[in-house]
Amino acid sequence: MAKTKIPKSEISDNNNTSDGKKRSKGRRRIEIKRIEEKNKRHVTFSKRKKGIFNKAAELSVLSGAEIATMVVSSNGKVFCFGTPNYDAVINCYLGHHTASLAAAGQPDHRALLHGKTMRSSNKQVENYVEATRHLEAEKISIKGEENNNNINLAINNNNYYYNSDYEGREGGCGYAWWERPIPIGMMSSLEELEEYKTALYKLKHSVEVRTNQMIMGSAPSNYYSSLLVMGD
Amino acid sequence: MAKTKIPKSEISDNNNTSDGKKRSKGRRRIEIKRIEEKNKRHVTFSKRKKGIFNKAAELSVLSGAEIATMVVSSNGKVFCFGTPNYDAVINCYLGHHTASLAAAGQPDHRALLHGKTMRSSNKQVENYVEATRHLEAEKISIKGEENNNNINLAINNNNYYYNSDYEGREGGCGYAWWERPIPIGMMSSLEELEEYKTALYKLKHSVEVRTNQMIMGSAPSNYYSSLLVMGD
DNA sequence: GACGGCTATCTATAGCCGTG
DNA sequence: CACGGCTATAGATAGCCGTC
Repeated sequence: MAKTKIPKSEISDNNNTSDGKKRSKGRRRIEIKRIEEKNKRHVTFSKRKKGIFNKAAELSVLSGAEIATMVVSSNGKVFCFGTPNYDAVINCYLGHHTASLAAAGQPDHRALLHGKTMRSSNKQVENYVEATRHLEAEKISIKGEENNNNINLAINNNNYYYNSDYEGREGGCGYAWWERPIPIGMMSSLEELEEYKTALYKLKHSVEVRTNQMIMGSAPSNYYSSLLVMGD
Repeated sequence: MAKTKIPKSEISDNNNTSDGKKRSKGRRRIEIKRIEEKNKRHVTFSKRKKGIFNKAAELSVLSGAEIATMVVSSNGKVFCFGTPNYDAVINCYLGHHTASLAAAGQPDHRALLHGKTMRSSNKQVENYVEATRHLEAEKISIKGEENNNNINLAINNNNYYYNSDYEGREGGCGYAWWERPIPIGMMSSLEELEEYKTALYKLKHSVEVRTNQMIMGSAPSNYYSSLLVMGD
């Protein structure tokens, strides 16, 4: 249905109703192409990023799947969200400035990777919810371990570039987020970076282990002989 | 508004209209909690996964952001989707069985990691679209390099476990997807696994480089003094 | 500029069926 | 059991405002 439906906004592009009252409220359809207006683009980015993270959390809860999502804004800021059943899947490092990091950064033992504590400000660790997700979930800063049952954690991080006016590089130089030229953080985020490194190393290691297992192991063969493809 | 709206499905849980006609059509609200019924859970998983990947693609196009999403079903199957501007961000390996892999696997030079060719069947590489995303985008198998302009690529992969009836392990033993005990693939997927390893290594390396840069580099300080938090 | 909030719409999808 | 398709509805969000 959505495929052929012609939205009102295309039937009548007139913002005014016949009674002359100025009406431009309500969602309007947009083309899925780069939003040129900077501010609007950022707003959309934030809103949709939030939406995706929400969906990810829901999918995780509903189907028991694990999901990791990583978004890099055109500014180079990195946002991550992961939901293994209890821990964060992916570790991201953040670039907060020294003061606030030192001030707010109580080590958080829930948002971590493999039991390794990740330092993060309380504001950066939020619970992401299921049943009541649309409620004030966002407002609930996780303070204690107790109220953290079957929920999804998220770590959100920023990277900084030398040039804060990085808008110019937008549109991409073809680099993937992890090979970006110079995402530079403060000294204070060095620890996180180190943890990230460690995390990646462990990831790599686990893959190596798997590889070995695979070599040694038997072949399961044809469970699901047909692959589920992207556009399924 | 969505916060307080009471859906019809909760106002009247009656599937029948007053005229006795059996009606149970239309979307009904569901609680965001694990779906116990196996089949329903799988369907939801597929549908929502598709939805998230779509959203990811849109976000990428709209805001010029890069995004990588990785989903691991409760069966242990891995699905990845990434949208740097032209290449896939994340490399996933797949467990196809030998025959089909050998048969269908024309090396695809678009879906790759760092220019390294990743072998994959055509059916595994699909373009993911923007403007016409709701159209037959899914049906368009990318055949040639030409018609692949500003679109997002996706690689979708499966892992196999020793026991195809892996349902029993669902619910999680607390492992993150990448430290799962024994995701075992066929011999034929060994290459992909190796590529994955390589990718991870490069990722790690790039982080190390960054770290060094950071140590040497200047501090950008307070571009965005306030972090964008998860629940923004 | 970055958000928070509001509202009217636009979209994603839950529940069902029909197929293979 | 895995999907493709359909329909009606639940949910996400574009455009705008008011604040900071």
